[in-house]
Amino acid sequence: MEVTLKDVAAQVGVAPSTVSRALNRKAGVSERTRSAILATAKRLGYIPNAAARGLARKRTESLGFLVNPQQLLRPDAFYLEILEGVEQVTQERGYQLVFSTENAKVLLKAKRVDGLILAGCDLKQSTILLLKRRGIPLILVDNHLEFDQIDSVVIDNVSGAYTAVAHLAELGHRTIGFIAERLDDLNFSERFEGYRRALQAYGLPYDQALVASGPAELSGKPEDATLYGQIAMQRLLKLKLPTAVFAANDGAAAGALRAIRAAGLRVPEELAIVGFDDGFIARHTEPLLTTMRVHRREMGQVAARLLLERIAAPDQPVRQVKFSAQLIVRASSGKELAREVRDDPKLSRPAEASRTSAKYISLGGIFSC
Amino acid sequence: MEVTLKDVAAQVGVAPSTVSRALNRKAGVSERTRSAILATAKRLGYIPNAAARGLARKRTESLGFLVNPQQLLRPDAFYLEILEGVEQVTQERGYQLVFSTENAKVLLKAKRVDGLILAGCDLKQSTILLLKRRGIPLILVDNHLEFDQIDSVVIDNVSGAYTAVAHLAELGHRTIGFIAERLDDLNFSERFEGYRRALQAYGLPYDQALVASGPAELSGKPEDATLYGQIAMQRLLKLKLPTAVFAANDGAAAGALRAIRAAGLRVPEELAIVGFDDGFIARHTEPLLTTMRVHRREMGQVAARLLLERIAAPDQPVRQVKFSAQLIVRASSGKELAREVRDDPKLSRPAEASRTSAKYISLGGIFSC
DNA sequence: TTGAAAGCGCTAACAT
DNA sequence: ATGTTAGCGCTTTCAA
Repeated sequence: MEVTLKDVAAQVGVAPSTVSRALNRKAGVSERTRSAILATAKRLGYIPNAAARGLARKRTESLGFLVNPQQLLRPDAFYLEILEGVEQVTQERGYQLVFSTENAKVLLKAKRVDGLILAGCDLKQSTILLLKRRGIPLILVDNHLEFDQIDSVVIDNVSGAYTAVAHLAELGHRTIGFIAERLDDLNFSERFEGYRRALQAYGLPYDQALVASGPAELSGKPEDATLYGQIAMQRLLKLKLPTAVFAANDGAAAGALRAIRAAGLRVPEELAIVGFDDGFIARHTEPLLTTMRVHRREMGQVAARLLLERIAAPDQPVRQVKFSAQLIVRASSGKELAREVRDDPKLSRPAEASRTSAKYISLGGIFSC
Repeated sequence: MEVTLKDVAAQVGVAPSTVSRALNRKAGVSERTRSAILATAKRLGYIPNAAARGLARKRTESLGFLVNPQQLLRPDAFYLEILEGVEQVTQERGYQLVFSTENAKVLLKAKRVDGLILAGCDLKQSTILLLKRRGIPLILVDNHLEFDQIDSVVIDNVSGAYTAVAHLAELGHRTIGFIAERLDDLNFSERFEGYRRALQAYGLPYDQALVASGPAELSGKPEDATLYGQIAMQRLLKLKLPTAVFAANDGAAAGALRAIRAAGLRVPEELAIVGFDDGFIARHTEPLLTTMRVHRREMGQVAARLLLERIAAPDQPVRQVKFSAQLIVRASSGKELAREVRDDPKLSRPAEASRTSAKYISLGGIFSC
């Protein structure tokens, strides 16, 4: 049989409750007994029984991680890296990490965890709200709800996209296109917004012919991001030829590169391109992709910490942590354009580029982790 | 407060034990009371408390999934797809899936699960043996131990590689190279073995100059598989020019394609190539990659089932389920070589190509799931 | 077929 | 500082 707390108590010659106190570092145990208890516990190879502890404490000491299965298999392993960050924190805090793809029986799962990390913006809103109504501590990662106050960890898409487009503008580009596999995605629409703001800031006109996305009907396979990017780029090239393109993510950028190559254009000489995410693929395109780095691992860590804090203090105000993306310049955006293009008077610089340097921005002021 | 079994009992007007029996479909409850209990349980929204159940039953109703963090982030999402298969089965059976990367505190984790799925061959053998000695039900996926009898689910690498190389031989190739990011990997060494057997079967001489692998020192980053494949191919090209190459996995094949392109050779006309895994990348190389498909999802499902069976019957004989890989022909292996090459008398066909059609092969006979 | 009772291993309130 | 006691919510003998 397994070694129980009772066994340890018997060995040391104290009551079980004393052992419990000692093991949980609670006050009210003399240094002498505590060390004796710790020693014998170790010697006996005592490992606490999680079920019993959970039952007594009315907690499970475990966090759930819920993700849309489609998203999970994204080739860039986006949510995996988030998961890794989460795992690290749960590990440190002695919590279990219960993994689940978004299928039925959510509530059943939910009962078995102290809190739930909901990753990605493809989770059904009804699911989220159902969980919220049940009073289960929640945190959204790479997602947020407009009106329902739930803690969240998100990417600063608007300023990230702004930075990407500003980078192109600074290089001298004046006709900058935007492509995305689709536009009805939370992240992508925010990145589109950042694109527009940057155009505005640099005095470049918005031209709808410079914006394209993939087919309306989604295949559902996330790995088709590339294909959709390719189609979007083909469409864009038919409408108008930009000198640069900002793609809403790396997958789309990779697809775009194919379309561009098929069209016989050189990158970055004839067409520069910037992606978003800095996933695996960005270091494997030809040429290497300039992109906005998203700190996935850190997002996962922060999400886990926020959730644990929420569990500890359920009534604290709702928080949002926004991670800024970081410009990673590689070959695909190329060098400056020729002088004659750059010095065109129509290309004005913004008074002040709004580059967020703060890593964390909370809804109600500065937040630091 | 949560609805408990006691509440249901009180509502129906029976004893808690009866409710327990009814809910667990145990014999000895009249149809009348059972349906009454089920109805009120549903009406009250009763969800059993996992901790209490676990404590009483001395089981946790949860399985652990352990994977090397390096491997987890492989860009081809190999273990993720296995994880997905596992998740599906645990979900169906009402088990929790506890996720963990291979870090310390394994035993602590282990105590909280009924059994452990160990994915990948990069887990420390000492860890595996430690867990085994503790008597924790285990199953290895994409890994197996030579002498220590532990249930496992593996890929039939030898015959898979054989099939891949046979495919090239059938196309008329006579100088077929082999590359791998490294050779000290369980899977890769078995694939090398299959390569050699196919050469033998087709009467092609083994030539060490046709075999190359990446640098001995590993970077540790799994995403460098591509880079290592590239280096391996560069090395191979320096030694001897084959007309075809079998790469031990798709990542290496993708790297090889780069090296081949850099060398100015056309694929498949001048150099044909076949990979292994049929991961994401295989559908994203230029040209598309002929490869051996590995049924990752199914491997995960079978692993979970086997583990649950092992938990239910700890003393049954050890089993190994071997999944055969499936040849997926795409552009990179090309069409048949020209007739004059093909009809060379030195190219003899094997009497009988040993293609496994059986999907499952167990250690002790045919096994079917 | 059903109920009563004990107990799984731990925690926490109350005593001392 | 430590012990005693009473559960946490469920399962499982053992009786009836």
